[in-house]
Amino acid sequence: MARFTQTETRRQQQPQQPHPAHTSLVFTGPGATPSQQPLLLIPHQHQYSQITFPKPMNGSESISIHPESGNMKDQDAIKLFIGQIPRNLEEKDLKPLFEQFGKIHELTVLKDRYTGMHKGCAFLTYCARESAIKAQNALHEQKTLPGMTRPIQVKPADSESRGEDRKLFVGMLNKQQTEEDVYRLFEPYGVIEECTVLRGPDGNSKGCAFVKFSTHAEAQSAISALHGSQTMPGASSSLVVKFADTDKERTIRRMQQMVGQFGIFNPAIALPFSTYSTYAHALMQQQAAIMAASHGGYLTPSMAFPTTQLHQMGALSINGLPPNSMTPVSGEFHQALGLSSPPANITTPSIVTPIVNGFTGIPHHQPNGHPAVETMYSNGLPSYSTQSPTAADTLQQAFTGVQQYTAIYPAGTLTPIGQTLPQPSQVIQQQQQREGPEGCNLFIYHLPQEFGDNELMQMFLPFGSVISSKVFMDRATNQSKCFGFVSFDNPASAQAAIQAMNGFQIGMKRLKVQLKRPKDASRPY
DNA sequence: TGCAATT
Repeated sequence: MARFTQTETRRQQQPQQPHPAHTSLVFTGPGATPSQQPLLLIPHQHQYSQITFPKPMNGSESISIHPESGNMKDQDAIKLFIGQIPRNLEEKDLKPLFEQFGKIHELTVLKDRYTGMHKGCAFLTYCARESAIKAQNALHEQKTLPGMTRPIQVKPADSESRGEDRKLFVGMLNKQQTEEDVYRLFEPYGVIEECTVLRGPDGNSKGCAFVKFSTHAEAQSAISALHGSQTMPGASSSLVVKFADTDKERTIRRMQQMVGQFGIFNPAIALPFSTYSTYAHALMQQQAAIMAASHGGYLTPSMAFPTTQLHQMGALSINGLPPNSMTPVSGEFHQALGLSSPPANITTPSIVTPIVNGFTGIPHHQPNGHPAVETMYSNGLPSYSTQSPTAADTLQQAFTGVQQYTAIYPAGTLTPIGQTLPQPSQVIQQQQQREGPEGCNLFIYHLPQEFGDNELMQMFLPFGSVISSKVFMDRATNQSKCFGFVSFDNPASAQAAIQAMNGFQIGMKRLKVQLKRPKDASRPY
């Protein structure tokens, strides 16, 4: 009989995650004693997917210990994911640690595809399958590398298991049910490789779990047998057993990307008490709604949000800027908006407004050989100089920054942000349609003066397909009237946007987001 | 400040 051990699992996409995600039941291998470390059961005979892993763009940056002659790996070799590696350790530094378990076929530190930044994790393949198992047994969660707060992770890479077609989501569990209870429940239907009860930060069960079988067929049989089969005491409806659907994963990934685009990837400017944080919060509310819906109402932070976001959430300001925020937000706002082109209504370099000296927070990337944005501000402009910026000042700077920044990038060119991450397709598409069906059109008031159509669209894209965004301009002055319209292609997106963004605080003002008044009953369409 | 679109 398998034994149970509590270990922590975390998403390997977020290996730098500072918080435990949830506990996981992993059963130890045959012959293991309770005193032995946990062993993730490693499935035999998995065909190798052809997924290619991120490799550094510049080969010079990272020295992969590459397959050489006489360095062939076994057919059943296991690619291991190594997490919680200090970022100053490269392949050559890691090699000795892992070599003691066997000959290394390949060891690659993951680097950010664009920045080349060490991601704090690696892939490791031993020539022999047995070496991987030994390494995992000896190292996984057993040792913390210098400078790290979490123990090293050594486990089969996600690519090794293709878990999604045999991983089940189990909902409507009793919150008292443990990993072992869940295990017992599913045991009759096949070999369980991993059983995880999702838990909140307090350790309390969220009433749902993931169960990974060794085969798709086993997982399917468990669904047939258990889904809806019983109602757990205290649960509001019958047991939910379904494949942990990959769309969800994709949604999360998309979200990660999006939020990455909104600035978390640059920790230096992802500061708390910022407009960004509030916006991220709004985004996460929206994401939570999506996740809750797709999970039959169950939502745990660990499944809904990438861990960097969780980290951020701890520092979120719920209602935006404090009255005297010193936090420069311009850079964040650039990123929060994912600006890709100047607002449609800013066709010439715009009016330069006073900027506080020493203003920082603007992204320092300078693609296209443009001068740093800071230098754009330094030409004898009036300055508030010594005064501390108030929230309003700060915001004004932020928005001025947006305006400036957008102005120096011609339409169609990529901003530093746009360069590093994929753009939502909607951003690229030209605005053709004007108004969506009834219930899809929003009226937004209290927009920042500097917001143009594009900023408006960026702000609402996370909630759905924006088919139109328009800031109303004063024809005489060419100034924004601080209100505008956003149209989605469906009412649900519009409602989601209202939920998340109505009351969203920007500086001293709060956005008012509501359905646009219908023209009249006698609308021709 | 308050619901468009060279109407």
